[in-house]
Amino acid sequence: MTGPGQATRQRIVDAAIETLQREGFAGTSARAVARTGGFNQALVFYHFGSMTELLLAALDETAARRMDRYREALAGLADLPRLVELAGRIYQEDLDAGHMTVLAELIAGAAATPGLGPEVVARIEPWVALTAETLQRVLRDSPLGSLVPVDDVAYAVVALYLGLELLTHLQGDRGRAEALFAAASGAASVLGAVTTTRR
Amino acid sequence: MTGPGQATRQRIVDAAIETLQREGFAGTSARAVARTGGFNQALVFYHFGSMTELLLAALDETAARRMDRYREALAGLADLPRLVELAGRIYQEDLDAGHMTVLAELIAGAAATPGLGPEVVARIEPWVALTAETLQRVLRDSPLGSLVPVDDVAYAVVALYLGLELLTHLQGDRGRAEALFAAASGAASVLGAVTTTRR
Amino acid sequence: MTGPGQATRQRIVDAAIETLQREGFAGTSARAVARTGGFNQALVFYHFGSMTELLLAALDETAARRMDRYREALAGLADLPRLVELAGRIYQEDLDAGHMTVLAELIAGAAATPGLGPEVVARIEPWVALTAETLQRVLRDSPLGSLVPVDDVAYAVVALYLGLELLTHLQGDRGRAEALFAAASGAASVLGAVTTTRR
Amino acid sequence: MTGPGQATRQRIVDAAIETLQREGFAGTSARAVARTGGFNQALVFYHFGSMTELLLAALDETAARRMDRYREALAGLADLPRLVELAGRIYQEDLDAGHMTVLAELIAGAAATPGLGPEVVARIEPWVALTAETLQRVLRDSPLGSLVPVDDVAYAVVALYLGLELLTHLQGDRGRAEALFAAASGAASVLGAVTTTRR
DNA sequence: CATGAATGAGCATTCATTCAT
DNA sequence: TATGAATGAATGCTCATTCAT
Repeated sequence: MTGPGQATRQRIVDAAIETLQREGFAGTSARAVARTGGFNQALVFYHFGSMTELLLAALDETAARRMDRYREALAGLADLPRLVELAGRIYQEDLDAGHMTVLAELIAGAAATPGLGPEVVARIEPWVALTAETLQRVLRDSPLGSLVPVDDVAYAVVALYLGLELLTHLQGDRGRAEALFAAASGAASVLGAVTTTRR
Repeated sequence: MTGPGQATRQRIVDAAIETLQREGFAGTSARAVARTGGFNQALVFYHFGSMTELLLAALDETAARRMDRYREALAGLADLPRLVELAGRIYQEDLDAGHMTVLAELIAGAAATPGLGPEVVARIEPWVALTAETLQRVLRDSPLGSLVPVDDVAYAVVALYLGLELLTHLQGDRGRAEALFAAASGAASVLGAVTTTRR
Repeated sequence: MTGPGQATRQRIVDAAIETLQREGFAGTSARAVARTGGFNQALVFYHFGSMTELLLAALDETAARRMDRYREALAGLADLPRLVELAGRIYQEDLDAGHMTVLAELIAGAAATPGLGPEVVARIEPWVALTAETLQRVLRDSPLGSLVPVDDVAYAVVALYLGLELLTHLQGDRGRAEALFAAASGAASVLGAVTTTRR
Repeated sequence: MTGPGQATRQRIVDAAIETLQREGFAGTSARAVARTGGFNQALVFYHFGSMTELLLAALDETAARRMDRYREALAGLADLPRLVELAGRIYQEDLDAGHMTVLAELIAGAAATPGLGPEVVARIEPWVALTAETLQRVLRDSPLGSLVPVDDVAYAVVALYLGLELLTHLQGDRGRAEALFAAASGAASVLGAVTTTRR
């Protein structure tokens, strides 16, 4: 489990992530990854069998890192305003770290690479679940709790996140998304006040 | 203005749209488009100069078709419930027609094709504007009107649409998005009732 | 002989010459020539049948212009020093006007274009003849006249010219060729003095 | 240093030289070279990265072969008549072996391939140097030695060689160049006699 | 465990040329 | 006399992948 082979796998995955972030999906060829990591391109196939497998491994890796961060941050939260404010903060962290770029690039490429789509979808599920779970907790005690179809909203939130990331990535300007989160923060405060008052 | 050249241009654009929908961004090579349309691949370059130009022309074409449809449908609307219900209906129409696929693929692929990003962004603006405009009209007379930052919400709506399309496309199952729209419809009814009552 | 067709032919030839000078042999495609001259590319084939024919016509045109200039300049000359000095001057004129570029490019391209070689050779002959003729005249009265195999020297002179032009073209620096002509001028003076003295 | 890769590199370079000689610069495409050598065309790019690099490698290869031959032949020479006679002999050897064709084609083609020019120029320098060096040695003891600007003459000799090769190549008839060398041989004998006498 | 070499298929783009109008 | 449209063949180059070592 932790032989030299494992270390090499890690090097390759790291190189793949870096390349995805720097060059985009189409620029992430076996050669490009090997160049980034300073190893032989055949190594990719030795360890992962195909580029598709490597890309999925890269997605798993970044997802794991982020999931940890998210879980930790969301754990103690129980009211809507803080949740929204946190969402904005993490969104920016994600952008800075290039985490979502990997996902976005894979989603993009999935349309062209047979067999990639379902795998990517499967890796999004946990995010929907985490979102749903968090919403559930936050809304539990509020009158909204019974009205809101948590699963649907969670799905929408993930989709929104994805769309925002793509647009931001494209524009090279995150001002708009930041403004949106600021506004959402405000709205959540009001909503939070209303619902809290009525508790 | 309407010589045989114009007809051929149209054939090429149509073939590009069809190919984007069927094969995705990465699968939409000049050769693939030519195969789809049954013409010589050099014709693409004769008429459009480069693949990038053709892809943008395809985007313009589908956008024009959809924009007309949307404008018409949105024109007479003035209350939130019907707006949301309409949004769901059009979303499904879009999926059926593959319209949004073209945009989604281009947005996704833009990360890899230099120079494509800004052009695609520019072509999204009108949708944000249309959304903002519609929201403005619908919310004008409601107490929500003054609270909601219309531009931000419009941007979010477009991002959400985009994200949903990508996910739906990826899953090959639109059930989840449909459920979401149904739920939104319900929520909008409630909200509409509330706001209308207070008017 | 001087209808509108003739004028168009001239436009095409001029555009071909300009393109050869600016873009080199490989850059002188029918499209490139048409772009330079602002006419339709099919016109080339209408008037010349093939690119090869156009290139030869261009060579004929520049050759004619230069031949006139050379003849005039050489006409009154009868001694070696002035001849060499003049050769240097004309060499620079040729470079400035880009005349030799056309020949050099065609010689270069001839290796690749079937059928072009012999045609180009035929168009070099007059230069060898002109050179031989001039040498003959200049050396007539000198003791060198009977020793020098005029035709061979003429051939060598043309070859030297060609080689120098190619090298100069390649280096983008004509300093070396200029130094050579200066040195030749000096040598010719000495030689001229010697031969003249003995006359 | 001498693995199978090295052998393949050599095969590719040899095929490139052969193709240059047979098809000329413009006919020497990666595909043509691969056809000549009976290997996959992608191999060219695997080993050389680009056609330009391969062409330069081919030039280096023939240059190395010829430089060795020239050095050896010129080493023992100290008088002008034998030098000229040798020059003629080697010129014919070069033609037979197609060595100079490679240089001529590259010089010719360099006008069209960006970045090739300076590299080719750099590879001509050693020939000018070798010529200058030889002239220096041969003329050292003769009264001509102090009169002749050795560097200029060396440059001219190389240019002449080049021009002759191009013309011969073009005509497919080397009679004229042979006559020239014969005449030069005679002239050199006379000149040699004169200068030797005076020593 | 790792690698250099090799390959067949693909890419966007440009070419000279033809032809109907 | 001229042109826009069209084409088949070619270009340099990159790709994921395989394989012998």
